[in-house]
Amino acid sequence: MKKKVTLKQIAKELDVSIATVSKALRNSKEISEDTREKVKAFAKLYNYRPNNIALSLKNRKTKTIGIIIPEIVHHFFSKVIQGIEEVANKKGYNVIIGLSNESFDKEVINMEMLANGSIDGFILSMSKQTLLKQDYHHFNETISQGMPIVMFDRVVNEINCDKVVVDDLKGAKKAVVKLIENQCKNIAIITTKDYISVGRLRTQGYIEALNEHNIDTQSELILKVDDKLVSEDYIEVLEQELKTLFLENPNIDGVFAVNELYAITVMKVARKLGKRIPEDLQVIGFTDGVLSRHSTPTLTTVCQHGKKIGAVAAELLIEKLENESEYEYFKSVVIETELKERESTK
Amino acid sequence: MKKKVTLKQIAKELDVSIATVSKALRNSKEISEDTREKVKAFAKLYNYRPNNIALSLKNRKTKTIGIIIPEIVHHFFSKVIQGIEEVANKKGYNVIIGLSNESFDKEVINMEMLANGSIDGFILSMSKQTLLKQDYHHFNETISQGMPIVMFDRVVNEINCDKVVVDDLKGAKKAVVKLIENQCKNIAIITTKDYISVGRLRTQGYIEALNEHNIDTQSELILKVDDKLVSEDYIEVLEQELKTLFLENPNIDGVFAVNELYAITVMKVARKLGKRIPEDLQVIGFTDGVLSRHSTPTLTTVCQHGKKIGAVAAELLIEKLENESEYEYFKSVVIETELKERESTK
DNA sequence: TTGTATGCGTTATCAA
DNA sequence: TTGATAACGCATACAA
Repeated sequence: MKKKVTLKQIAKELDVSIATVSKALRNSKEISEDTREKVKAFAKLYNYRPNNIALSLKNRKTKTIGIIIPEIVHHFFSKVIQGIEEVANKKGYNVIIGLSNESFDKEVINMEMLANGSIDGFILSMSKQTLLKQDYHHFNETISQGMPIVMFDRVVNEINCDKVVVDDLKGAKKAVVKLIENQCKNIAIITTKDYISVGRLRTQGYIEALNEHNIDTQSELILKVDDKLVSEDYIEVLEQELKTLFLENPNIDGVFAVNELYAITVMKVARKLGKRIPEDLQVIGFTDGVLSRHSTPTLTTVCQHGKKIGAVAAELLIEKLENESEYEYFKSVVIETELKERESTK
Repeated sequence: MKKKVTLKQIAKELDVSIATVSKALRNSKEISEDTREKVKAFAKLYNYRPNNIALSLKNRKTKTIGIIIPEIVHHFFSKVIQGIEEVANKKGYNVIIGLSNESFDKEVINMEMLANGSIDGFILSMSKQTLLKQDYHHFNETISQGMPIVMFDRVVNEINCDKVVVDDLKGAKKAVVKLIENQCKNIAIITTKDYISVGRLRTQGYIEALNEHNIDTQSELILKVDDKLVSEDYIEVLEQELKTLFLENPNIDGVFAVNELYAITVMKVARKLGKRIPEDLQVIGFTDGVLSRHSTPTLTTVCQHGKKIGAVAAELLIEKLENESEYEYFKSVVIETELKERESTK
């Protein structure tokens, strides 16, 4: 077992000083051609690589980005990570990941763990619990310690940092307008309870779309699902609610669902009730996951471009890290959605 | 902006030495009750936290695990990460992630980046390209430098390290036996080309299951898909191949697919050809992803327990890290699969 | 051209 | 009970 070699060892072997070795390896003109070659040959032979930790301590930079997300087994978030990682790696950064599991406490703990020198900055999306609690002290403290944060998707005005968001409102509107144009007369929305900002925005987009087309909103067509439930029978509860919705409102001919799973479930329930898709019922979901592309029928969705979101977030963060500007300013970048038409709409 | 406070600053403020502060904060009996309280109060006020990087340099331990996987937008891998993260976090470790994108070069670069002090050990699954090239020097070098590796899923005998694998062969066998018991007479398999070990093992399981039930294998029922294709029309090519398979072998009444996507596609193509599932055709897939649970009909699968794999891998690695034993020994843990019956089988 | 000394933040050893 | 010093691995200002 040959342990990693250090400058010190090389210096000792070659009977020169550590400084000489260090300079030689960095091609300093100070060092004679001769020793430079000698040192480099030796270093190569022993496969010398500078120790990242020592460099981090010296430079007070870790070249590492901390990512905190609610969960990783989720198509959108893994897409975002992919985007972050690609940009980060290209610029010589690593990514370290912490999962909050939608829990406030775990979010705080994870951030504290990483903020103590392990990383240069954060890219994160808040947990549901944090959103509910509206306690943002950990973000603000981190920022006030001089560590930049870029938030994405689930963001909140109270925090002064760069943000990358989806135009949830506009995206939802696009979807509902599409349904209207496709002659849907009674369009329902399946959404979440209001405390998640994206759910609220998407619902608002739905309402605005209807209003602008002089269609009255009917409260009975707005189904708010309680997604705090994460139990096994979560889906079954949803199915039951949807069944009731369709039975009580048989005239529904269009559904906009704020996420993929809701949309898929809508299709499943509707088909069980004998509705044909898209002939009797057209469905559009929000999110661009795997289910949409492989369901039967395939699902028309409002695509979020998670990878792009991650890439932009990484660029914003790295820019901030590498160009410490005098005065503070924060960007909010909106990533446009795209309506991806598939078989569930006409 | 209040920067992070260090021992030095606290020492200066309180007019004591750094050593005293350090000891006081660690509750050393050496320090008088009095100063101890004073220091701790001050530290609390200024929210002192030891700098991880400095600790890492001193202890020569980063308390960080490096994960290298082929891709992250993949249900199985994100499940594994979830499992790793949970165990790691519980034991005070962070995880840092590198993606190989199935590329040998990126795998090597990523490993080198992390191996220079950033982490204590690796948990990884090899890229397809590495498997193809059969070049394992980067793993062996890492190991010979004293950095432990735990490999999972895609493993190879040539490397001396702990391994966590799925019993691919047995799992495949279970699936095929199920089909046989369900009265399938002509069972096809949709698999990958041989260079991916899991594909080979699963195919072998299929063959053994048939043999043990005195059923002759028919080479025309073994479809080997070239999954090096990652282009857009990948699925379309597959659909075409499957269509041909079914048309040329109309008697096929059971299909075992080595992954979820193949299985879903089989169902789609079969239904287009007028076959009813599970009446005319029964389908079983390998992998426990989201598609299986939400497809119509839902798909019976051989469940891999990705999270468990990750958890076990993390435990093995941490055990190795914390109990440096004199002599080397390597464990290979097999995680049992489970046949999850859903609607695609009788 | 080479080497010495210092510092990054921490802990540990030993001396006071 | 407290403090000075060295060490972890590296880079660099400055001295030789």
